[in-house]
Formats: sequence, structure tokens, C-alpha cells
Amino acid sequence: MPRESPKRDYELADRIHSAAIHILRRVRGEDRTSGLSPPRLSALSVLVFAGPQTISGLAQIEQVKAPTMSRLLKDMEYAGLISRRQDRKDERKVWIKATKKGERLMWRARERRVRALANALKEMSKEDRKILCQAARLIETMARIDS
Amino acid sequence: MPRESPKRDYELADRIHSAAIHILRRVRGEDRTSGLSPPRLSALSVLVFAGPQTISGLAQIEQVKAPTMSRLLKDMEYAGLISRRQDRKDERKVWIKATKKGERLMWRARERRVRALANALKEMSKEDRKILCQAARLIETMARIDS
DNA sequence: CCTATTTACTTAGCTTAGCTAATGAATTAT
DNA sequence: ATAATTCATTAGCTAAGCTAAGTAAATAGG
Repeated sequence: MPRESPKRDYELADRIHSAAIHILRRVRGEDRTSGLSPPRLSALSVLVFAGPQTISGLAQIEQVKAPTMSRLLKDMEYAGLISRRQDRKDERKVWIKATKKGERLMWRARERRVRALANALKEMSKEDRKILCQAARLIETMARIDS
Repeated sequence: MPRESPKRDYELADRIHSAAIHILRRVRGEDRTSGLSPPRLSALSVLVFAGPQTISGLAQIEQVKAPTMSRLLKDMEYAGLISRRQDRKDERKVWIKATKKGERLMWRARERRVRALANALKEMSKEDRKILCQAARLIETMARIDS
């Protein structure tokens, strides 16, 4: 494991952190108008793209504790965005899946969200987009390594 | 304004968003042990690096409404991390600056935070770091463009 | 086979951080 | 002089994170 430059590590961590904070603050307002907060949208998109999940499974994917996910899902169910079904074999497990309404809402919210970043993205060069894309992938990988 | 690939825009926005969420969830626990939540740490680092700010100025930099910043600062003052001083000319304005204790705490928190990402950063190639660094800069630029 | 432990989910209760609306006080404009 | 604006705060709401504790189902051990 190459330990080149501790100072750079600090700076890099700082900047990643700062960037993350500002990105989220930026899209928060936009997302809220759609009725979907970032955590809900994030969970919903997992359900849409990766298919049904158990609650604790989804919590793990979203890096959140089970009670937190449980409450998010309760509200989302009330809003008609997801549905539940018990596992046949193991009656403790509950499988969550996005409803049609949930899928529709997700797409609309996504549209709003991208619009919130559109000004910047539109003016961006191909190279810059590529950098962002690669960085996003790196970060997703990082986030999954358990400390 | 070159509008090359709308579909890519969606995907890119999605991935940036997701990456931001996961980064913050990752460092939150680490930061909490130092007594500094991400928003507080972020505000404090502005004060340390960019010098004293008025409350509304700081709110604007942090992309947050004034009451939110007001409350953050109230708690941070109580904790001895920042101090206030009224403007001589305009007695409505309050200048905020980091105390010595605030600076020390900021550095320690930063250390913890980087440690939370260290496992991943350590194993990262020079190229990967460079990508992250460039991406962070791009995002900072994006975040400052007002929609 | 029965008890004990583990697992999946929920509930309750706390904290932090966003927001808007309303207030007080100082400044600026008419 | 008065009206409008600006800076900061307070009050009160919502959302999302946590831990601890509780219920119900499944699994393990004697």
C-alpha cells in the first residue's frame, strides 16, 4: 500500500467532503419540490434499478441503520411509493418494491434534480464530464469499503 | 452551450448525487466523535481559512438560510469554538471568528475525517487521486453557479 | 422437544439541521 | 419624519440520523 503524501490526503479528503456537502445542499431544494428528499430518492432508485430488497438489506446498501430505513419506508408506503410483501419461507423478512407511482415519481424527481445541476453540466467539456464520472465511480467504491 | 447528451446528464447527475450522499454518511459517524458535525466543521473551516465573516455572509457561503447559520453559531459559541464582535459602523452586523480552541478542534476533526477515508485513499493510485482532486474542483465550481 | 440465542423489523425517544414566519433593532431611502 | 430594507434572532415545524428496547420468527444446543 503506497503511502505517498499524507498532506495531500488531508487536502483531498477536505475537498471531497466540502464538495459533497455543497452538492447536496444544492439539490435539496429542487428535490423537495417533488416531495422526495435525497435519502428517499436514493432508496427508491435502488429499488427501481436493483429490484426488490429486504429492509435491512436496503439499509445496508444505503449505509443507514435499520430503524432509519424502516421509518423512511413507512412514510414512502403511506405515500404509495413502495409496497411490502412478506417472505414465504422466512416470515420475519419483508420485501420492498417500488410501485408504479414510485417509479414515475422517481423519474420526475430525477429530472428536477438534473435540472438543478444542468446549468453547470451543460457548459462542461467532455473531459470534465469524464472526470466527474470516473470520480463518482471511485467514490462509490470507496464508500463500500468498510472501515 | 453544447447540449451533447441528455441521457448522460441524467446518469452523471445521479451518480454525483449518490456519491455525495454516501460520502457524507461515511464521515458522519467519525465526525460526530469529535463533537463537530459536518455543517459545523464546514462553517468552521471557512472561518479558519477565509477569516472572519458576518453571519449572513457565512450563511450565503454555506448555502444555508440565516436562521440555520444563527443556530449553528449559537451552539458553536457555547462550545467556545467561535467568538462574536459587533461591527463598529453598522451595529446590526456581527463578525464571527474562530477561537484558538475552534482552530485546534478543526484540525483534530479533519484528522479523524481523513482517517475515515484513509483506507480507501491509501490504496488509491496516483491517477485516481488526481481524478478525485479534479472532480472536487469541478464540483466546487458547479456548486457556486447560482441556478 | 424445549429452551436459549440470534435475526428482522418496529417503536419510542433523543439530537441535529434544514426551513418559514414573525420580531426587534439599526440603517437607508423618500 | 416616516417608510422600507437589512441583519440577526426566536419560535415552531419537518426530516433524518442514532440507540435502546420490544415483538415475533427462525435456528441452535442439550
